[in-house]
Parts: sequence; structure tokens; C-alpha cells
Amino acid sequence: MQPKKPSTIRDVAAAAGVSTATVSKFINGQQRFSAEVEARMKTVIEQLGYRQNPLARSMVTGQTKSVGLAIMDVRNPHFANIVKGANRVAIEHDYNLLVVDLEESPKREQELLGALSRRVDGLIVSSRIPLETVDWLAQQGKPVVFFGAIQRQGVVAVRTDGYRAANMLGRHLASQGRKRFAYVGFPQARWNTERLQGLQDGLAQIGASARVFDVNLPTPEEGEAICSRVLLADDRPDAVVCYNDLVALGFMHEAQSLGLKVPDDVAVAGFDDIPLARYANPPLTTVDMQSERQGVVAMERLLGALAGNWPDADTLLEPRLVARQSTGRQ
Amino acid sequence: MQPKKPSTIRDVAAAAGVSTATVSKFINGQQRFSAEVEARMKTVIEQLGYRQNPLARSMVTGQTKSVGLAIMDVRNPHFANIVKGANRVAIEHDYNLLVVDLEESPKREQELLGALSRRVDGLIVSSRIPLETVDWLAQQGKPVVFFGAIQRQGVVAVRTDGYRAANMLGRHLASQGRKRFAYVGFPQARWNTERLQGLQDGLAQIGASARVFDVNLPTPEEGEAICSRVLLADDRPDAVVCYNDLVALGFMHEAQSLGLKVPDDVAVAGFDDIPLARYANPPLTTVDMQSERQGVVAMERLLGALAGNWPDADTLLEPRLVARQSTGRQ
DNA sequence: TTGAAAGCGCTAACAG
DNA sequence: CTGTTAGCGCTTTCAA
Repeated sequence: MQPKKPSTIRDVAAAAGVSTATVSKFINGQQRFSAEVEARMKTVIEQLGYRQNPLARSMVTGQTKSVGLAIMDVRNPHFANIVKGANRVAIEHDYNLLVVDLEESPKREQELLGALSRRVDGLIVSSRIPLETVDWLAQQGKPVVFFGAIQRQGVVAVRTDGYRAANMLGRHLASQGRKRFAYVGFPQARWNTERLQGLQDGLAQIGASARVFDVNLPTPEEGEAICSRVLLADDRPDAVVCYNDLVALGFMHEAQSLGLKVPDDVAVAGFDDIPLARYANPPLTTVDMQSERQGVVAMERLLGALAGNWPDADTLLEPRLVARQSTGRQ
Repeated sequence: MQPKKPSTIRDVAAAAGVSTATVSKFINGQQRFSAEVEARMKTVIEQLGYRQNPLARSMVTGQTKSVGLAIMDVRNPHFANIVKGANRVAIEHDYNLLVVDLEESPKREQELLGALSRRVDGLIVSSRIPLETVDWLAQQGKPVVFFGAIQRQGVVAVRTDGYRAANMLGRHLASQGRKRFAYVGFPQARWNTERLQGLQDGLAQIGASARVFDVNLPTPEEGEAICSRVLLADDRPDAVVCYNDLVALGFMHEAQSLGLKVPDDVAVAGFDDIPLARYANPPLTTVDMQSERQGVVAMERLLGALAGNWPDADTLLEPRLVARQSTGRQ
């Protein structure tokens, strides 16, 4: 831990016998200089190991070259995928990513987002925050892109069509001969409603509808915990759609522990198509919500906004049904 | 997107009829002023909605109040957990987290880490980067804490005892009556070696040893892909230890597709105890490597270093065997 | 208890 | 082609 003060642009300028302005323009590639001068600067820079201080640069340019990303829980593969996508695009464009995990609790979120907002050029934020915070963020004067379902004037969102996703799932289940349906939802999430609606509309075709249950968190533990309540009711459902794959996996596991066969006794499905869905036993039917793509697109749109294009329309991604054995024909 | 320039400390000072120095000291709580002056400043600050510009502050204090975290893949629950733990501690201490996902490829990692390094007060970095990059990082003059196995003079690491972890797994398997062992490793990882060694030593007790196979990435896909090669060999193993739970889950799935019963025909185990390990079918035996704790401790130690305590010893966390049905008695 | 002034390291006119 | 100068918004001596 030797202090070793980094050299400044002034050190370089002095050592190369030029002005700081020259050095600045040189390292930013904004202007060419005589071969001699350029060579001298190059050498000195290497010798001194000089590198720009991004903070000082930001101060004057007003650009931090970093963006904030606020998610509810990195542990949820849906969010991890968003981080993944956003990270890749950010790196490609030489932007840094300031990540904050809100831990599924809107407790300090305004404070955290506020602190973040001052350090970045723009923000990508989960739509699962209070509407007042959404509005407040929109007022902060920095571009914000939300991911997830959100209907609000003047805010831009990137999302995957949850209505269609659930609708497809509903019709799929119906086509497999299922008759009695349940939906295990997560009301805190903005898109819970559209998923439920899509499902109900899908089932309406065959004159059916789903009974609704709720979990408190989108986790396998919660799926496991609610399972018996769903399956031990009278007139047991023979098809259960869960808010996401994590809930579905927990649910399916517990159903099997309860002695039920999946898919024979009950079909189980989720949303997201997390990597492990394929490797469940039986493999889990789900809908690919394109989480990573959401991250990519959100970042692209944000960077676009920072570059001056600020189109106001939302981006709607198409979901893709991934039918696997957990909803096999009855 | 109204520009709406944020007000500066100068605006506040002017409006309150005091000097910027006074405002600065006031908002930083470094000094008390007459009730009258304080009241005026307070009012003005609220009216103007003034908030400090952290960049300007960093420029002069030399502290960014943010730390960098470099991981190989957020999608891997092991790393997601590290982010989780680090995030929590960072927030508690009012630090920001700059995350970079290296995407399992050491291609641009020095460049990325270099860019990161200038923007943060310290770094937490995966040990799975080239040793030369480790050394180079250590020279950068900023505190760095590594997580994962790494033996290098003068660098601090936080890790979980991989030798013990694998050793426990080996002895567990042996105690369950297993006889023929295989280890599916991931050589790129620094702790692959110690896990292998621990396993072999554990098996040596009963005079056995494990045949070694390698995957190219620590993913379920790779576990799936290598499965047949491992299980269709002569003298088929009756116990397979995989580099991590993801590989194990992929492997187990494929083993079952191949018609083998887990654990009757073959026991499967992994490392990390990812959340879904419990919900696999059968539930996966694994070793809890305390990923989240690693993130917590790494961040605590880094923040400690920034506060002046820079102890040189590594932190070694204890693994915990989590025996589940995938290695049930034969 | 308060303020004036000197920068932190860098870029951006504007001159030459 | 190259240099001078004036800040970005803030903290921090040092005086008053």
C-alpha cells in the first residue's frame, strides 16, 4: 500500500515541455500535433504511467460515463440476466455500471436512488418501486429507463409482454386437457396483474378461470410454502401457473413431496425461463421473458437518450413459450 | 427531460447571505453556527432542493465513496450471492458499488479493471484472473481484496476452505458406501486444485481415488454435456463430485435422462449450496461455501482498509456440508 | 462564529 | 500547431 500519487496532466505537460492543453487534446485524440511533440508526450505518458482522472474529467464535461442500475434482487436470475445484458452493452460503450440491489424492500429506495442519481448520467430502474418514486425520479433531470410493466406518462419502459406470455401459457395448458387452474401470483410486482389477466383471458376460451393465490416474495421457499394450500383445497387444481420459475420450482418440489405426480396429477409452469428450468425434474414449462434482452435494450435506449435520441415510446419485447414436461399432456 | 440545472453550493450561499465555506461546513456537520444562520441555510437548501455534487466533493477529498466489484458471471448464483453481500455492507456504509461482469473471459479484464480502479477507493475482485493482473492490481495503489483461492504475497483474500469442503464431501460419499469416484472439475478456477486435493485425500481413507474430468465453463450445460463421457466409461463411477452446483445439476439431469437412478446408481454432489439445490429432484447434496458471507467479509475488510486497518492475513471461512438425497446411502 | 481564497485535475474557448 | 486562461463545485486552511 504505497501511496504513490498518480501523476497529473500537469506532470506530463512539464516533463514533455508542452502545455496541459496540448496533452489534453492529445490523449483525447482531438487534435494532431507534430510528430516530435506527439512522440515526446507518448514517451512521458508511458514513463510516468499517466492515466486520466475520470472524476476531474467528469467535473468539467458534466458526463460521468456511468449509469446506475437498480434491481430488486440479484439472486433472482431474472434480475441477474438484466444486469448481464446491461453490463455487456455498457462495457461496449465504455460506460461503468453502478448497481444497487434494493433487496425487495422499498424501504430506503428513494434515498438510495437519490444518491445514485447524482453519480451517473442516467438510470435503469426496476418498475417495482412506488409510483411516487417513479415520478420523483422522472423529475430528477436525468434520463431514466424502467424495465417491467409500468404505465405512466412521460416515462420510458422496456418490458416483455406479460399479457401475451400468460395468455400463451393459459392456452397451452387448456390445449393439454387441463380443467382446473390456479395462479400463484406476486401482487407487489407491477406485471402481476397483466399476467393474471392474460391467463384468465386465455382460459376463458374453454370457459375456465384460475383461482388466485399470492406469495410474499418471488422465491422457491414461498412457492414451497403455499403449495399445500393450493393443492389440498377441494376440487384440486390440475394446473398451476406461478409468478415466476423460482416460485414454480419450489411449488413443484413440494407438490412432489406431497405425493403428487407432475405433470400427471398437476401441471406446473412459471415465467422467465431461468437457466435451471430446463434441468428441473421434470423440466419446467415456462415463458422466456427475455430478461437479458431487457437489460440490453434498456441500456441501449438509455445510452441513446444520453446521445440525444429520446424517443418516448415503450419497447415491448415478445415472450416465447417454452413447453416442457412439467405441463405434459394429461 | 428539462435540463433544470441543479443548484450549487454557491447558489445556497448567496441566497442565504453567507459564504460557501459556511454552507459546506454546515451540510457536512463539521461546525455549528448561530441559530439564525443555520435556520436560513436550512430553509434555502430546502427551497432550492440543493444536494451536494459528489464528484466535486470527491475531487477535493480524494475519496469517491465507491468500491469496484469484479466478478466472472452474475448469472452464477455463487457470484450473485457475493454481489448481494457486498451490496448490503456497502449500502450500510454509504458506499456505492461499481460492478463489472467479466463474462468468464479474461480478455479485456485488465483494461476493465484499470478503468474501474480510477473511479473507486478500492476493489473486490474474483481471484479467477491471471496472476499478472493480480500483481498489477496490487501495484495500483488502491486496496484490493480478492475472493477465492489465491496464494500471492501481499494480497489479501477472503475465501472458504475448499480443501476441507471437498474433503468432507469425499468422506461423506465414502461413508455412504460409494466405491468408484469421479471429479468433474473446472481447471480455470483457482480453487479447482484444492477441491480436487481435498477430495482425493478424503477418499484416500478408504483407499480410493477419483478419476478427473474437466468442463470448460461452470454451467449446467457443461455438466450435461460431459455426463455421458463420465458415466459410460468402463467401471462406471458410483459417485460424482462436480465443480459446483450448476454443473452438478446439469450432470444429474442428464444422468437421469440416460436412465440412471440418482442416488441409487450414482451419487451426485456439488459446491455452493445455491438456493435451487434444495429444490432439485432429488435434492442435491452440496457444500455451503458461504458465498454471501464472502461478499460481506470482503466488503468489510475493504472498508476497514479504507479506514486505515490493513491486516495482512487472509480470511478463511468454514464450509458446511449439506447432505441431501442425491448422495443417499447406496 | 464567519469568510476569502487557493486549489483538486481536467477541458474548452480563445489567442497566437 | 501550441499555449493561456478561466473555470467545473466543492473543501480547506488561514484570517478576521
